[in-house]
Amino acid sequence: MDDDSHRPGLDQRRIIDAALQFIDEHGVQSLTMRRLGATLGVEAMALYRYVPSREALLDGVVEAVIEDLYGDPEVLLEARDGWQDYLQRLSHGVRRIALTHPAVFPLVATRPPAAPWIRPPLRSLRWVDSFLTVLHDAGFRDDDAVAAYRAYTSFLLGHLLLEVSQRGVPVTSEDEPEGAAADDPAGEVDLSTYTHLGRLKPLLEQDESAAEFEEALESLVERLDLLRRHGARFGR
Amino acid sequence: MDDDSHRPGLDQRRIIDAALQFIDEHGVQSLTMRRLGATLGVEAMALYRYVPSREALLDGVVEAVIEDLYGDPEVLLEARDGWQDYLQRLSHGVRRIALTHPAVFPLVATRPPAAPWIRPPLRSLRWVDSFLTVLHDAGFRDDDAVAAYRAYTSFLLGHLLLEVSQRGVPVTSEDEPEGAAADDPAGEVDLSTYTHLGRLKPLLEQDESAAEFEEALESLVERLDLLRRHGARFGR
DNA sequence: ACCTGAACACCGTTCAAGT
DNA sequence: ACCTGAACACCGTTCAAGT
Repeated sequence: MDDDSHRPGLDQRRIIDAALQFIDEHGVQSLTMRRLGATLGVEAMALYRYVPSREALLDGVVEAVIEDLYGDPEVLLEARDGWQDYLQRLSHGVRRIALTHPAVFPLVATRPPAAPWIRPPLRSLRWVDSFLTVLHDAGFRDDDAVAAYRAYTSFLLGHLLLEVSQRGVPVTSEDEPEGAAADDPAGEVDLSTYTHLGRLKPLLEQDESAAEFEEALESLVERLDLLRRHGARFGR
Repeated sequence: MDDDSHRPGLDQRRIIDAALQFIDEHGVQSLTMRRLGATLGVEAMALYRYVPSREALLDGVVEAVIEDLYGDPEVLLEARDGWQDYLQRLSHGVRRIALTHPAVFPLVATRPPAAPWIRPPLRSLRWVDSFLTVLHDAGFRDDDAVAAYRAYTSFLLGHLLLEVSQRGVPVTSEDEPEGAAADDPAGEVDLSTYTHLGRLKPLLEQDESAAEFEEALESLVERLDLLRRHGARFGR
């Protein structure tokens, strides 16, 4: 259909965007330089003029996805209504990204960061600085702000990775006609040998991700507020 | 040295153990069927009699690592001293696994689970049932126990994935002589354009993982205790 | 019964050659 | 300046053939 939206000539940006779209549709595993080239109407070898390697391309995709946060009007305006509001908006912005690109989020979570303290899922100096600035201005001491940053990234990563994984990344292994593996056979295990699993299965299968995200975020913010007001409880 | 501890003939268990050791030493990326075969003194093709595919082998490695928890004397005896004590021991058991096999833990975190509700990092019906049983016996209502299970897995996954990532999985890309990439060049970014990063960098570089893990675990247990005593705050 | 050799259909990546 | 063809050194996986 839109096979000729690809004409305007190659470009690192266009390649990364195409890779992102390809991963959204077919998963990371299916992304090969040859297939991506075909998507752009070009041989694989042409990509290497703009991208040093497949690994670097994946890093570029992760970076582009996080970069999208800057364009999110819900997240902008850093501390519009206090640091709690900022954390809420930032969290929901990252969550929107995770849900929009579920196949990419595991990469956001696990690609080795540029420095050990640039923690996923924020992954960028600009967001880390933004986070620390807001907390600083809200009266957090330096060490408390850093502790809050660590606690916050852990919370966000754990919740979103599990939400995305629970939603089931389409592991469309190319040969499957896009729906063959819909009902996973592993769900059919015999639960009668377990104490409570049989009874709890219906509850376990419910998707309460959104509510749980809100609740965990609320709880984290409360915990950070304690930190702000009283300092680290186990400080040394 | 111990090149001839490999004689006793192939075996699915031996292959998975060898794969685990290989990943611990060289990373997941480096694991190929041919190299793993060489490790076992055999051609790659011989492995396919015991393992259906490389993907299945990785699943087997993840399962084996989680299975190790059953052999951990610190974790056994489920509710020896109450559910809080159980959660503490289980958490530390999983953390020991993560730190022992840092290159495997991202797989534990991101491999698609058998069913959506068998959440990483527990990943096994037996552990899920164990968890729910202990909470049930401690007086948690069914829906609260499930909510606790979800909150707990999120916490554990987020913290351990970031701890392992921060510790820097050796991305020994085979050609690098096992130490060339020790000091990552990306740490040398210019921070002067940021508001607080320059000042906070020393704090950000400190590794407080252990203390933060304890504190976050403590906080989670407190939150779960509220759940147990008063039920879900936002129940519907 | 268990392993191997050879082969197939792919990879990522390099580079001289084309336009 | 930008892309391609051909090639290299690998992959995962299959299967007939060896022992």
